[in-house]
Amino acid sequence: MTTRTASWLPLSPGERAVALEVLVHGPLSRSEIARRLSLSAGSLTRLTKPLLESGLLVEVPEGAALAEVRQGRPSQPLDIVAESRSFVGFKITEDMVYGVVTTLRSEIVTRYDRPLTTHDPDRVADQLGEMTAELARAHPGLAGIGIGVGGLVQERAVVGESPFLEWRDVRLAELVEERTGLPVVVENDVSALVEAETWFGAGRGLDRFAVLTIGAGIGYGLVLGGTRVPCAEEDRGFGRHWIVNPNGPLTPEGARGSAVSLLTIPSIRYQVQAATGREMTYEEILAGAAAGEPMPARVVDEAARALGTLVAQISNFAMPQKILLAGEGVGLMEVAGATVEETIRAHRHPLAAPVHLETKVSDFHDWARGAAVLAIQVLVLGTAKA
Amino acid sequence: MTTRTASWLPLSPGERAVALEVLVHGPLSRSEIARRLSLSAGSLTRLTKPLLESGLLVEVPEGAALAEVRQGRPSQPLDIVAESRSFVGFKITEDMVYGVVTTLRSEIVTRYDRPLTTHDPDRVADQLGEMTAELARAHPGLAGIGIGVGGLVQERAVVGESPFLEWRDVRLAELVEERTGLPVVVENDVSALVEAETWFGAGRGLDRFAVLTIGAGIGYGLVLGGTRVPCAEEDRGFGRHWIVNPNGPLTPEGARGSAVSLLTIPSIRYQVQAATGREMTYEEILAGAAAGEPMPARVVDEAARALGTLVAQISNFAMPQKILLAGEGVGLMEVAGATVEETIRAHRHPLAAPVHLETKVSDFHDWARGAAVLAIQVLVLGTAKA
DNA sequence: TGCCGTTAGTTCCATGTCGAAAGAAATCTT
DNA sequence: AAGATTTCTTTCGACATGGAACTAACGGCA
Repeated sequence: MTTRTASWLPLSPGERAVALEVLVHGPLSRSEIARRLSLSAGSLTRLTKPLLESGLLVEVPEGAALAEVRQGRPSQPLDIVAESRSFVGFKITEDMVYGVVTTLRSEIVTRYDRPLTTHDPDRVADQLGEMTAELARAHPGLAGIGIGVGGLVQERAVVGESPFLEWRDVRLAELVEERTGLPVVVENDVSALVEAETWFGAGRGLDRFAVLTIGAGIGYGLVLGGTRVPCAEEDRGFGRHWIVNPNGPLTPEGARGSAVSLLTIPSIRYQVQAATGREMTYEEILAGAAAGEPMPARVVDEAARALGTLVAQISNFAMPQKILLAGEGVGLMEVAGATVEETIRAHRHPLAAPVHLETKVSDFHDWARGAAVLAIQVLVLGTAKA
Repeated sequence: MTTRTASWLPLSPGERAVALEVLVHGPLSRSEIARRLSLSAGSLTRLTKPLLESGLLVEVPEGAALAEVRQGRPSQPLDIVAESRSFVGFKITEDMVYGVVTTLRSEIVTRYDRPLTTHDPDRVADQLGEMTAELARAHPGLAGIGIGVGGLVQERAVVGESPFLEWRDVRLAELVEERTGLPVVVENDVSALVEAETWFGAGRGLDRFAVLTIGAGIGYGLVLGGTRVPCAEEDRGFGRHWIVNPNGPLTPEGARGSAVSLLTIPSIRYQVQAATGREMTYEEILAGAAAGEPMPARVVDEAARALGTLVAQISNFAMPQKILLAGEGVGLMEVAGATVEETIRAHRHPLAAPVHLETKVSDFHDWARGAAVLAIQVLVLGTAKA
């Protein structure tokens, strides 16, 4: 627990670029890396040598992967030793802490959750410390901790404001560093998920990429040139003022007809409950809509149209190469995907590039994994700043 | 006319970065450039020397500009010799060719327009050649030509499709190069305007920047990281499928309630004409709205709301640091700017960064100037590719 | 089987860029 | 007039880079 790893510094910028390329884009031969980074073959020999000696990279057997029949000397792929470092990611919700351990490549190795019984900052930090200690037993090589919190996070270290925890200016990174001796990064949960998908998920290798999450609230993130665009409102919840349909429903949260009132799980449940008097779970509503029950079907249909409109607007104005729909509320796509697609088409120029839409139902461990990716980034890039 | 200037190559990447910084950001001292480009003072002495010797940069008297009282050796600002090169920009419309000559810094020096009496590609190229020859008499040092055309332009050289000229696959750059001996860049007019504003206008120095033009049609351009995002539909006209208000008017162009049917000059005139039976010019409609005439006021009000909604959506999803409203149809802002602002606020999170909105009424010479900037870019960057 | 073409990777060196440090220049302060 | 301060220049060592020549490992072909 005192393994304080000060990033894999010292790496020269060139070495770091090579390591990053291999980390994100899987096993690559030296000549392939040379092509991707526009470097000479000679430079690659030079840059990879210290990385191989330090054990961060290994030469892997060509074998399975590329079955192309080419002549000439076979290439020698290099790969990151993903297991050489482990990372912890936590997602804090009102009543639970979800934890994961991941490899360098952000594959989840272990899950470990515990109820959160207090919101006192020191007690929460204690609990995170204990959970880390527990995880460290099975994974001795922990290199860093990432923590995702809903709310405003500053400097990747301080929780400026979190309504559900009732925190203001809690120096969470510091508190957990004291207890674990590991470098800690704290970030807004949506931002963390976006970063994770950019490095290792749907947005890997893309220049422009957007993420829209639907769950208890709406989340949105835009990545340009491989970097997430920061924005002022990101930590206070999106979509309350995205008026999708001025004639839409009025719900407790969000303006009339806003994305929040049309799409979030609580709003959909509220609408069905208000219309039918029945308390139904989100899954029951989706099932009911699929089975043709009138009210669930109407609400789900309206939500699907709203989602299609939103996706089209994002495509039209932000022009991402890909949009990822994530969160607990994207089950909507399975039931009403056709309506969404149709609405997107209606709001797009017929000659415009088709929207590349990817759907990924995510649970709380995916959010925790997103936080772990931040710790990976710190190690790789050598800085906690965004 | 045979001065074929093959860009200001040969410049090293470092020299080019310095030249570009001075070109775009005005007179700068060596130490200031060093700070901006994160280079050492020594490097700046080295990099500026050949630029000064070649006559591209000059040392200018400190004088007027910064009246700060500082001690120490006064700085020695360097400036581009903006007049050392001249550029021609053309904007081709259905019945006119608008021409300008600009300096290296894209200041318009001369305007020269001529009616377009034919759409035959060779005859049009002839006319452009004649106009260039005419302009070259007063400006011997022409270094390049930029041409802006409404329609699809490929490779910055070929007009793939232009409905109003009835062109398909016209190698316009080649035709004009043959006649003038100068390097020629052809680009979609909206794209050219966006590039111009990015380098020398409202978007100067910004990382994320959006342009929305309103005129005969709608134009949109997004600049990220200093580079314009290309998109498939840009050359076929935007906004026909941006449904802003599903209950909006139905006009000859655009889907019901689309940006085109709510905002373009022809659609606004159509709506007023359909409701009142009177043919009114755009200016008359704006004046009428300001004076309280019911129908013009209603149409203008609805347009203002649509514009506000669009701007808010662009802000919400593309997150630019600034949005420029340009074109012949932004007179709307003078009459109904308050409604626009109000609508933007209604569609934005109260804590979100305020939208930085700039309005610039532009005429056809501004479009021609945009085209000239492309020629400047080619000279400076040494490539015609986007 | 052995030669050749091809591609991958290595070694070595010339080149060019960079930053650090020290010095020169130009101005203001005291 | 001396010192402080900032700008700019010069010099020099460090170092990343690309290119050339070379070795390595494979398939194709006679």
